[in-house]
Amino acid sequence: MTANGRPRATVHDVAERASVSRGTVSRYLNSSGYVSDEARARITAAIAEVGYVRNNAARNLVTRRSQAIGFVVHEPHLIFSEDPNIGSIMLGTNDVVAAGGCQLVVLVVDTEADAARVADYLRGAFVDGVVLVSARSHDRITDAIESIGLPAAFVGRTDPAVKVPHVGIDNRQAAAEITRRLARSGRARIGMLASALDRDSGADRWEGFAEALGARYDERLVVPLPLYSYSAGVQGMTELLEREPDVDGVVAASDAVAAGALEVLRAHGRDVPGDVGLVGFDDSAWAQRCNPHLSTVRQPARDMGRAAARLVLDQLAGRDVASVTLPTEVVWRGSA
Amino acid sequence: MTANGRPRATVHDVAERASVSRGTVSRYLNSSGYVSDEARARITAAIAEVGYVRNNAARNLVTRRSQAIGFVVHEPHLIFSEDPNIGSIMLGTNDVVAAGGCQLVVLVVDTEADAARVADYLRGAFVDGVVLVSARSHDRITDAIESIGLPAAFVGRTDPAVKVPHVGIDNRQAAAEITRRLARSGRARIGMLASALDRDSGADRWEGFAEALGARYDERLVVPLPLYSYSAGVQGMTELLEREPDVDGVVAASDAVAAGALEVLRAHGRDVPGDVGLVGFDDSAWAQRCNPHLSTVRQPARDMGRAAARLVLDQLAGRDVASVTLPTEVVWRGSA
DNA sequence: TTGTACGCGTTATCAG
DNA sequence: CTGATAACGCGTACAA
Repeated sequence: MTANGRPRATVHDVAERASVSRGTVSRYLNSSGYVSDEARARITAAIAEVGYVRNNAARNLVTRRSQAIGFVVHEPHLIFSEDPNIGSIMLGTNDVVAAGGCQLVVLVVDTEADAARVADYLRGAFVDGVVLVSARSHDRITDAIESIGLPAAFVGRTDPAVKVPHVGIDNRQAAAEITRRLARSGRARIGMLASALDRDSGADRWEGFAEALGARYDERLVVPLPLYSYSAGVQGMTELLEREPDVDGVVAASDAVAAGALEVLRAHGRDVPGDVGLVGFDDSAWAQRCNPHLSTVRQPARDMGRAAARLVLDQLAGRDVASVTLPTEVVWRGSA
Repeated sequence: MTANGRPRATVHDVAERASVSRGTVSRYLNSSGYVSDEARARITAAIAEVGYVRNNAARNLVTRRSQAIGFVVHEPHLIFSEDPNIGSIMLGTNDVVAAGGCQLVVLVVDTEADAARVADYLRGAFVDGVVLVSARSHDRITDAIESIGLPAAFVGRTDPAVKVPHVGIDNRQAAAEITRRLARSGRARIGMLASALDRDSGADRWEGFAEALGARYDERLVVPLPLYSYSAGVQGMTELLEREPDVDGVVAASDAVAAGALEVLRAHGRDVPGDVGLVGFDDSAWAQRCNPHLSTVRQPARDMGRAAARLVLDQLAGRDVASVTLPTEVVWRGSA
């Protein structure tokens, strides 16, 4: 703080220099009116002269507010490279947090030690609220939030056990819809590359798939995958082709998975959409880069981020809040 | 802070409950020795009973340290989706910041208003130091850092005008090397898709390309592009093919650009690497997803993040620091 | 080994 | 409209 040599100027210094009291300077700083034009002018000059900048630590101490909102993202190593939605969610959150005059600070938890440190940070009154992405049910961060009652919102989960509002989409309904349309286009042997069945997003997509197919659902045609990643898609499609060479329709749990599958299909000489129809999920950057472009379901990622931010800002303002489910849209392109 | 009803417990409460003085509790908290076993036990119990958690605002005020390091990223909308290196850099920074017992807080600046707010945040003593990614020369954030003398480090820039250390790679040398190897493989008409010539990374890559080709350099074969993106690659390759249909070698300024170019080449019936050799830059996730895999130059992104973090931690510790240049490695795959 | 008292830089309260 | 003065919660010399 005093890295450049001379110590930081304080309100005290400004007041002295401007020949007014600290109270007046403070009123000036917080534009709470009642400062004469003359005093105002002298203070303005004094601030410039002594190079005053406010010390937030002190301010937070008394106001009990930090004017900062946290954004915690788990498992960033796979998330930033595989899930382009995260970036959009983050930006959406930033939109409304910034509009509310707050600073968004994103906290990455990459290791167990990180989780502990972030939990401490949250507890330490560094942020007034927090939005969380891809959190687990009972990790230390969720626990910390609940124990201190920090205003929070999850995006993309819906564990009813924790009493924190969330914003999500109806994964089940969306998956059912895109599956139905794929089926209606005349496909007979439709399989699914089902990622992350241990997360509710993954489980719901799988359920929607099964629901849409009804009696025609064949468990042999769904291959469970650990991640929403490209390489999972490669692995899964290879497996599916072995199990059922006649497959003519594939629902991938994400666009990245679909992209991986597409590559395998191409390598095996299958034409898409000629021989097999393929659909993804997310409408991420992948979708328009595949050849042919992917039919997929669009997640309103930025809006989800915005909604989550609003959820915590509302709590901060003392308003009642409830979880929200945002609508999705299936976009039909060349792959099916 | 009092969102859950009862007010937060303080050191005072703990001391009272444990029948010791505030000073003793403080010593216990900061493990600065000199606390009897008996007192220690009582304090431990008291902390649990009243649910004490330290208030960092107060602590920072007196210690003049926040134990937090900032990580500011500009233009995140294009960065997180197009440049997978950013995520790795961030994780690398987090590695060493966390090891140093500090919390990494990442600040995204998406708009001009964001820049101003982040500058304020930095000035407000919320962080002890900061690493910056893809900053411009004279934006308000850089200015803020210099004016208050905040320990900082850039990753990936080298504007000699600002006296802040940076960690980078030798873009020029790396570009020259990969261009030379492409040339050596017998290509005669080698073009370049040159992104971001207004940033030093872009300019240096272009210079390296020109240097490697020497007399054979033909300005007509370099098409300048605004971004390191896939769509820039599509646009650039289309343009290049128009200018010179006989092109048989292409140096792309990034893997994303190369991926876009690859798609265009394929659409125009050119075989890669048969008809035209193609190389990228970054060794990002794109490289292994293209078909064929991209030859490219590997950036030690995570290490760059680590080095940058070390740079600011060292400054904090009062040590002298100097910019560092990390070595790159060209990896030879199927595309050339 | 423990307790006391002061200061960190602001904002808030309340007389003037 | 302005100026004292009291918090805010914690670390830390210094005294005991």
